[in-house]
Amino acid sequence: MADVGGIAGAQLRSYIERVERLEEEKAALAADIREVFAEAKATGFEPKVMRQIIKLRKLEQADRQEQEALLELYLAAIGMGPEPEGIEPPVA
Amino acid sequence: MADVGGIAGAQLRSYIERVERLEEEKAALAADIREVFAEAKATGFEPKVMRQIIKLRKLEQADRQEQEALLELYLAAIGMGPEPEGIEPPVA
Amino acid sequence: MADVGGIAGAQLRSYIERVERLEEEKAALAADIREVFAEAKATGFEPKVMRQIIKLRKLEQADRQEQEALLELYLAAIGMGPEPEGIEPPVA
Amino acid sequence: MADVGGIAGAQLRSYIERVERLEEEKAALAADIREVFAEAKATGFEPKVMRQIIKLRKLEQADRQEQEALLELYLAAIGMGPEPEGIEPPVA
DNA sequence: TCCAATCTTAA
DNA sequence: TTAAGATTGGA
Repeated sequence: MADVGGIAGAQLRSYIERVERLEEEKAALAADIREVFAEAKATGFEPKVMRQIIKLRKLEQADRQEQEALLELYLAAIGMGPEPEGIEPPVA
Repeated sequence: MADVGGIAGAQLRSYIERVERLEEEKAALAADIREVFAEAKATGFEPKVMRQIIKLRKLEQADRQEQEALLELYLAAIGMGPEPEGIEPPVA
Repeated sequence: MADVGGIAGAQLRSYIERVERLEEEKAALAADIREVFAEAKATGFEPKVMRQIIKLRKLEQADRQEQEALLELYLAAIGMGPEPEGIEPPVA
Repeated sequence: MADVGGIAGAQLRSYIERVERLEEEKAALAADIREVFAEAKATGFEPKVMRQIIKLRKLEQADRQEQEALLELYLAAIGMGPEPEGIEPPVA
């Protein structure tokens, strides 16, 4: 960072502003989510229950992904793993 | 929840899916942020320091906003507050 | 903490030492776990696969617990929640 | 893993259950630690500060151990190292 | 050694 | 209750 105030500074500022912009968008989404819960609540759905359902669905999805990862590991362990990306398997 | 499987169920599902979609977008933004840090790091900027700077700037911004809120309060107190949102100021 | 060096100091030191002892035990357990993995690996089991299995089992257990929590919430939502602890339900 | 359901399976299960048991104990210790902090907090000590102190002490301990390691190295370098572990020093 | 994730705490 | 920070484990 010898170039204080020069190119390096401009570049750093650019990175920081990019992050800040993304964080703003993230905060906006968080606000949107809160709004959906509020709307649902106004319609008579308990946010607490909704959150529980969402959590459960996420867990189930994670389950599925773990199952697949495990399967792949097993396949790899017995020498049936996937070919390295971008390399065609030899056509015997 | 007397309406199991009926309208209420469809509506609940709709709310839940909206939340899940928003959470996915939020996760995507988090990934984007990580990417920016990674890119910056590859260019020679320490993510750790960058985070500190961002935090600092956020604090300063909060300060400013507090200042502005205070200013507005004072203005309102002396009868110079802003018009309520959505209402056009009288065109004398 | 007006009593610097006096009773309060002794008490604080006691708390801190209790935590430190517990953390030592925790570190010892972590070392034990690493050992088991090492031993298993020496016997021909892939730690990676083992970890995946353990993770999956944990997820499944979490699933079950979430299911139960959700059920309880639903029951509560329709006014069939559990009686307060320690109070016998009226025997009609 | 040709021995599905046989000896190898039993052995793998045993390893996994050992790890799970150890992880449970570890979780229990983590809970104990939380309890101590809670108790200390109820007595008026800030957990935040306590954590800082503990961290500091750990660092100092690491320092000391480094010092000792260095000392041992020096001693070894001048032929005054400790006897190898598990071997009784000759009783002259 | 660094990154990712989990967990915990502070707002 | 959510978001940030710290800690821990894995690659």
